[in-house]
Amino acid sequence: MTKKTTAPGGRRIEAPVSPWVPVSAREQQREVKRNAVLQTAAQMFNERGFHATSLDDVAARLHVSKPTLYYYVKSKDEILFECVRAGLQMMQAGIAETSSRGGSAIEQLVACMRTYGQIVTMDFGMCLIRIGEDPLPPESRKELRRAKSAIDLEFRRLIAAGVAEGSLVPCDPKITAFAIAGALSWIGRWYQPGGEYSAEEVVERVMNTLLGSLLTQEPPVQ
Amino acid sequence: MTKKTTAPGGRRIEAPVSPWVPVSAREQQREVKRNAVLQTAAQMFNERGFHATSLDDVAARLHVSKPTLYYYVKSKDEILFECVRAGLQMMQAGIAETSSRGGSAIEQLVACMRTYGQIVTMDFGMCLIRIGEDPLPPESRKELRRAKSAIDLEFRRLIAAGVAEGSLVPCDPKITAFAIAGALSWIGRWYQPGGEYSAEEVVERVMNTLLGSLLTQEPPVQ
DNA sequence: GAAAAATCCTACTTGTGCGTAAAGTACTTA
DNA sequence: TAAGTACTTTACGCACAAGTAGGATTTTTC
Repeated sequence: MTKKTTAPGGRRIEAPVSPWVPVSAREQQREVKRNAVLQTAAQMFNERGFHATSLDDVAARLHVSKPTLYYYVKSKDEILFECVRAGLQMMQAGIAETSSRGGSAIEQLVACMRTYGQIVTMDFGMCLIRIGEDPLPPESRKELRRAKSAIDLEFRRLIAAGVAEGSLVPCDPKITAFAIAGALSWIGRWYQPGGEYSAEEVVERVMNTLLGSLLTQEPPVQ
Repeated sequence: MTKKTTAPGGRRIEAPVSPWVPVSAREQQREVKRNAVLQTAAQMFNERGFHATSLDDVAARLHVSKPTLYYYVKSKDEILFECVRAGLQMMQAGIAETSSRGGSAIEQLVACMRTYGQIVTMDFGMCLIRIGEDPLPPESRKELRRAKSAIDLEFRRLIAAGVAEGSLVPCDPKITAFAIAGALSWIGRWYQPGGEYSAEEVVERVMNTLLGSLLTQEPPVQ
């Protein structure tokens, strides 16, 4: 209980780096291993579904035993929760960065769409789309839905701003955000690495298809 | 084994009505009950997920016991298979009817999009989108994927024809069909009866959003 | 080097849900 | 009315997967 000060809640978003009190290599290792558990589980959830994936399966792919997993996570539900949360956090981080860079509404919207599209082709983002929060207890569900809602609202805000600045044709931001999210999310349902297009290409093409009909001017080239 | 002639395969798409050889009321009742099992199961799958829905739950909602369900279906997998198949059949029937009515490519595409959108808001169609064929054995999966693929190809064909006839802006039919299916499918993930819009309204609005950017001319009014 | 903490294992309990056996009731037909 | 068929039930077997107990082994700390 002596080193708890550096990781009070059991997990750490930003590691406090200090040359005087260096984070022990052990804690780093622990975080690395915990992430490996989450990532591997996310991959298998996406391949076979949440309920069809047993923790024994996950453990086997990691070459450990099931109780080892329980040393790093509390329950199977927690694994899913953290995976979905990670996907949402990546999206929010991307959106926040876009927002901090400034620019016109349409520029920001395009950047957010790109972020959204890319993330749904990644392990945690795919979890978000394919598995969802259905199997989780009500409380966790609420939290994840709040995060989803925040992202949705940001899209609506950018769309409304785009209409206001004249770069988008007049439209209902709610429905338009809906259509954009649907088309981009769908990528995560079908995209398989190693297909005809790379993930980036698919995302760019779907984006251009959507924007082609929304923009008042020319769509951005590729 | 005497009345088998009217329902050889065990299930009947169109009942052959004949005043001379009337279908026994019992067989009709059986079909009605079987459909009730499928529909109720589909609803519960959509509400709580496939694996989270036990057949005891389904039986309880129908005010019968689980073995009664097994008198009408062979297994839980069969229930899901039939639900998804029903959704796909409704789509194919709609598309076939559109095709038989003829008209320009864009007219047919719009009609198909409407059919697609409406069906994903219904029990079996929602099953198709929300549950998918993931939990099913490989053979069933193949069959359902074939049906899905046929629908996808029909969309691509209509889009290509629309480009050829000049009613659609030049585009990659594959990606465009992908984006359309995504945006429309997404409706089935979020739509809840009793919301701000009716299912029909949501479908029309999403369709107009998509078409707004694809059409070379004005989008059709509502 | 010894105590304490961290890490991982084998072996187990427990609960849940699919699917079935066997029997009972009601309806149909001869 | 008797035999057969359709339908439904109670009670159970069985498998699988979540999660745990307790101990073995290694690593850190004093």
